[in-house]
Amino acid sequence: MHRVTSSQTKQTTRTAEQILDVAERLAQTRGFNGFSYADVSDELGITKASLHYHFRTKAELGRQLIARYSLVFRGILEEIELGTTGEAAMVDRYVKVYADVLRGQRMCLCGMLAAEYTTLPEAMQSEIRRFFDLNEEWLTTIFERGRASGELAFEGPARDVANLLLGTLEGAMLVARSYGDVQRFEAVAARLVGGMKPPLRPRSTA
Amino acid sequence: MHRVTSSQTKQTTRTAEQILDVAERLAQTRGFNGFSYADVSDELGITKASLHYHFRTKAELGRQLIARYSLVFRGILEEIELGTTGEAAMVDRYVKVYADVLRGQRMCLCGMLAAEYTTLPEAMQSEIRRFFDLNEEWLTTIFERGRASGELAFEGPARDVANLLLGTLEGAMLVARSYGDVQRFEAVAARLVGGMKPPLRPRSTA
DNA sequence: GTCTATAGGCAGATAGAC
DNA sequence: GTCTATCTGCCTATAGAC
Repeated sequence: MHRVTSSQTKQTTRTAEQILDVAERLAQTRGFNGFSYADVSDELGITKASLHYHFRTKAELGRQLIARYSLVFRGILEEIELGTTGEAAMVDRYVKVYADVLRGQRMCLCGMLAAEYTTLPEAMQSEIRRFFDLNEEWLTTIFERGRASGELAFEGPARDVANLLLGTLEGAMLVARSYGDVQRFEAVAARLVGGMKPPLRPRSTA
Repeated sequence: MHRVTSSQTKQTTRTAEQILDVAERLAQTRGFNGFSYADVSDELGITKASLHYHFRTKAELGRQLIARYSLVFRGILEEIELGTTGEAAMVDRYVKVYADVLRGQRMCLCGMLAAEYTTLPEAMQSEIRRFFDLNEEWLTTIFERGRASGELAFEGPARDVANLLLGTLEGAMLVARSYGDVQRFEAVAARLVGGMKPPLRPRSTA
């Protein structure tokens, strides 16, 4: 076990995956500083010592948490890109990913960790930035392509629009969750995205 | 001491104010779960026991932290409203308040606490919502007035635009702080606010 | 109002048996 | 891989002297 298959990702066992699942949910609801090894081990019916066997330190658990999250997210983005027609629809699906996370009573893992940023070990901090970079890159590509095809309309660098959308989704999630109101998030997202669709849409549903 | 002057606000002593100052900065940088009484007392050169004299529990400290923050914020909003000409300029100043917080290496207190929301006592949760409500109300008023005067241009309910701006500022702050990059925040804010200014501005500088 | 002293609990982490 | 047992340290909070 614990054989390194790449520089960042490990060959995890089934128990390790279960630990990550529970820790991920707790981190997304309570924050990384808001749960303990005891919380995770209690829920899985194992001891804290066993947990330390799979993840030597909490910092290491945290780092792998983000690494796995980013990997899954990357897969989702690829699926959206390959399985969707039209950049406007891709953006809609991207927004829906965030809405679904919120519907599950969770925050985006990295939005959550960004709040605790200064208290986290450097290894986790860089993984968080990588996650944001990943989102920024993907969105920038989609926006550039969308403007070229006429599916999307906006002024200035696509990268700026990408940062606006990413920031808005993270913040709107944060606020909406305080009210337990997913609709509040959806209204904000729809307004922002709606402003990027041209009056006459080439190949959209309307 | 500790005489109640209103339902929420207490007549605080000078020491109590100093405690709130330090706790506020720590909460804005590390989160409410990211600092302890020891952190505050060490910095002020007093003991933890003294701290408990001024704030019986950490939950009570937290509640008063938000109450004071909201009070100060309300004063800032009033100052902006009374001391600024034109709703577009008011929005610009509102955004600048957030930018200045970020420049001081801090997050918005309530944006920070919103991330820890589920771990906080109910008294703090309701104070956080009140802060967001305060911002939403003020922005809604400004947007409505701005549209009526022709200073601002947007479609749909002013309240929706208010929620969009609030969410975006909180989220953009969160992300920008992870990069230690205030400009990243300013670019996002400028793009959003820029989209609400009409092509021909009645009384703005341009 | 501030102190010393301490309670009681939980945190992350380790040693070593099975 | 999982366990029991334990360590050390920090946490919030209180009692009571000054």
